[in-house]
Amino acid sequence: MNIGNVAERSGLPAKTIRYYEDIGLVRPARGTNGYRDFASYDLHKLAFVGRARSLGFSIEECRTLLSLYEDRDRASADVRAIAERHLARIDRKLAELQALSATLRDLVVRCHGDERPECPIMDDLAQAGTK
Amino acid sequence: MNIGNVAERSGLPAKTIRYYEDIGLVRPARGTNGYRDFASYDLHKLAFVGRARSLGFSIEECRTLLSLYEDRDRASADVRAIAERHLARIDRKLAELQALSATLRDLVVRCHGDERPECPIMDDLAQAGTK
DNA sequence: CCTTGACCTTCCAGTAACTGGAAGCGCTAT
DNA sequence: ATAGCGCTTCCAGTTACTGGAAGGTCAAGG
Repeated sequence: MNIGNVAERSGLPAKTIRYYEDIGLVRPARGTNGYRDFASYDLHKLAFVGRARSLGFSIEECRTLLSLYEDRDRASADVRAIAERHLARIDRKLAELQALSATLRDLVVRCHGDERPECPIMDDLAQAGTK
Repeated sequence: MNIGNVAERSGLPAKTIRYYEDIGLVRPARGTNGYRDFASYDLHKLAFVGRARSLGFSIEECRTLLSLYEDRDRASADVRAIAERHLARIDRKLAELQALSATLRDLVVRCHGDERPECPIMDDLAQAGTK
């Protein structure tokens, strides 16, 4: 199967698939013409990675997940450990963004947003402490 | 004022301050020895940028905010427009992360996390559609 | 047989915003 | 004088791609 076909079926851009080969996530065969020749096995791995990426796992985590994926006998605890770490990271980021959103919303609400120069947003930015 | 001093007062690493000069956010004077010589004016700009960055504004937005900051007569509407766009972006990201967190949490909860290979997390990843 | 156009190849560069490190000065104190 | 810290510049690496150029391949139509 050619790369365009795989791209369509996996939902990943061809460029990205070539990149994934570069960094060793997949190792498709090559035809006599030099074209990559993907087995359905490769297609599944790529779709797997695509899904993991869409869940926010890093490439390195995807690499680990792939190796666990290919090990039919690995313990589910190994997989869960990765997911848990990732979840914790997401929740930290979430809390951070929530605080940010609240701060910004407050500033925006308090700003008249008219032709006058008075602006609580600017005041807040300018008020940054310079010990 | 030397860069180390400015770094301490502004809370920004010296490396970052040099980078900010590189990209034209500040233009400190130079002493005869080649050392950067920051005025309190530069220090305030850097602290301003540091605060804006910590609120998640991009460097380009910081550049715009700085120019508005230096224009005592700009309309508060201009500032608010930037903040509003940024807030919208944050809220989109927030919604995305919330969905992600829910999905992952569900998967993690359903995974036994023991020595057995059965794993709903893996099942979900592997189940990615390959049209 | 030739051409056209879609598809494939590699390689180089750029993105955002720094960060680390090397090599080499300047400054201050002992 | 020398030790040691602070300053300088420059180069490279980070993350995960993405865009584009230059050129080879393949199938279809004339």
